[in-house]
Amino acid sequence: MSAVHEAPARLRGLPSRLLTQAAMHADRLTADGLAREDAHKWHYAVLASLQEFGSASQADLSRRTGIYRSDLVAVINELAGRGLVERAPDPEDRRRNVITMTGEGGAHLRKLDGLIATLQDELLEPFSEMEREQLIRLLERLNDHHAKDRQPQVDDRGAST
Amino acid sequence: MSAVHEAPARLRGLPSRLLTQAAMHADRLTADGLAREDAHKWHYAVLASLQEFGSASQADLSRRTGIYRSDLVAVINELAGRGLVERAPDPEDRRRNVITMTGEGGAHLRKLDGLIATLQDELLEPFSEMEREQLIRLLERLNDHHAKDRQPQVDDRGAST
DNA sequence: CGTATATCAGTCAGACTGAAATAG
DNA sequence: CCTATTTCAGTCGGACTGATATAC
Repeated sequence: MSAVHEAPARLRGLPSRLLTQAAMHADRLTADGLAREDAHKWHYAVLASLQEFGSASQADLSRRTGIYRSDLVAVINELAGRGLVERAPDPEDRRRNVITMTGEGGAHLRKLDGLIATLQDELLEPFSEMEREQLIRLLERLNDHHAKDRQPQVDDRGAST
Repeated sequence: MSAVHEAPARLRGLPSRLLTQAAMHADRLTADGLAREDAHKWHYAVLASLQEFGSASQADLSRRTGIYRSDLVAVINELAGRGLVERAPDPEDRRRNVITMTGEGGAHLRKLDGLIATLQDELLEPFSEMEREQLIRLLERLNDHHAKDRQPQVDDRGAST
């Protein structure tokens, strides 16, 4: 007959748990929102990266966006299939592909920019401007701190001796 | 020849992205830490819930811990296999199992309590006590706000007419 | 040689679904 | 008849690995 089930006190305030839950809400919110426009956060990350730094190899895009090099292949396939980017062999280093954003890609990115802004706003709805900045600062510091342990994305056994 | 690859500005401060990354760090840190003691966060959630509210059905445990009813089956199997809980049919409602924590379970929980505290401390290492509380408050509010949209875990098509 | 790139195939943990069996 | 509980089998997206072919 008990009414509402509440989480145990020891769990309720656990930072790691709060973070996981918050991330799930954020992911769902943005994934659903982007899906309504037939988009995906990976698309946004790649397009934004291309606009900011210009054409780049897939390896560079992977490092900048955090998308795994293997997964990036499929993302570029989709974007190229929609004519939002072009994939061409790099004449200067024939291992590489040069990924370039098209005009359509730019237009799409502008649409996504607006959508993303709306979704972030929905995510942070309960907060004041100051609180939003507080949260962002705290999370940035947290991530920077823990990124140290995780950097070697590329084989990197020390330059010893 | 470019030096360090930095994320695009539009991505760097995105709250949803910061949350996802922070959650990944937190998850890895706690999962690895618990694994070193052959434990798992689900074990902790169940044991803490049992200690706080006493014996309960699996459905209750699922609601309190947030572990899916289906996944909970395996978790209870493991805990019971190690003698940390006991699973017995409920004489008052024969659909239910009553899950009860054993003495060993209590001892294990105390060990996990210490471990979890250490891990949370490691997670929040860069923060002052005040900042930790700030972060926790903000995340709690965020989760409470977005939990509203997600409550109906049990079939709940309105009592219309 | 050793290392970087692009790609493919595949693993793994975790959230979540669907349906069956049983009981209220 | 409808709903709740436990369980099983399975899906799905996302992070991540291993290996290969190719080129620097």
